[in-house]
Amino acid sequence: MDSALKALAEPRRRQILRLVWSNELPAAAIASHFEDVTRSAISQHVSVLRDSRLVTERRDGTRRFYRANRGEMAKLREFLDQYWTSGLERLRDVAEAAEQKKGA
Amino acid sequence: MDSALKALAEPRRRQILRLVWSNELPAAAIASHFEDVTRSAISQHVSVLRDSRLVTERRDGTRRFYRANRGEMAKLREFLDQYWTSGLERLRDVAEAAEQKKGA
DNA sequence: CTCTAGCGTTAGTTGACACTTACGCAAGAC
DNA sequence: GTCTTGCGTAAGTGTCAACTAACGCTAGAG
Repeated sequence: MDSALKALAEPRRRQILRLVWSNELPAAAIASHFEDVTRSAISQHVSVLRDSRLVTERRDGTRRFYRANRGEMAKLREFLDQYWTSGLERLRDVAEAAEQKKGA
Repeated sequence: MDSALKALAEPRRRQILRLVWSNELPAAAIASHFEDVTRSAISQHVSVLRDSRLVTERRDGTRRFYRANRGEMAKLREFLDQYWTSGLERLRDVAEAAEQKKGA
């Protein structure tokens, strides 16, 4: 889950994710969309996205097709939404302890 | 907006954000919550969060209080939600062009 | 078999970044 | 004024990650 957030922090990876959001695309089609960067770099970005389960891969001969994993994206949103709203009581204790340490 | 996502990619900054999510906290209280790291490091993390507008600062004498900027977090969620679902028709054209290039 | 297309992968470089140590600076106590 | 508290900031270090260039590998055509 942590790796997914890190993967999204890179603008190019977000762009790749957009490209394969609604359409399955072969690697060459993804790479050809970026002119200022090597095919190798894109391949590595795709690998990062795949390792963090944000895209899925399908092979057909030597060709590899990629597609966004929307389910994983949904999970990520849920994680972010709940991350802040859970366990806040415990954290408030920490805050109060810090205040009391100042008083003592 | 890009900087906010990058700021969130760091686990410690997410933890800091949680600490000040529901309570305003002075810098020392935030730093004291992390034992394996220097106060200076935390201060730098807070600066990153502040630059990306994820936390707000309030000064009182020499003390500085921080609080999560929930509005900015909401913006970030909207951005992520809409990022993938907008402009997809244009991107589908790219996909079809790639397919046709293969056929031709 | 050879040759090409369509990819991933490795080696090596460069820049970003999280961190520590040391310093600076403002506000209040005395 | 000096001293202390509560901070940020500058300089330097180690590590990670994005990139290019070169290589390797598999599936199919001929």
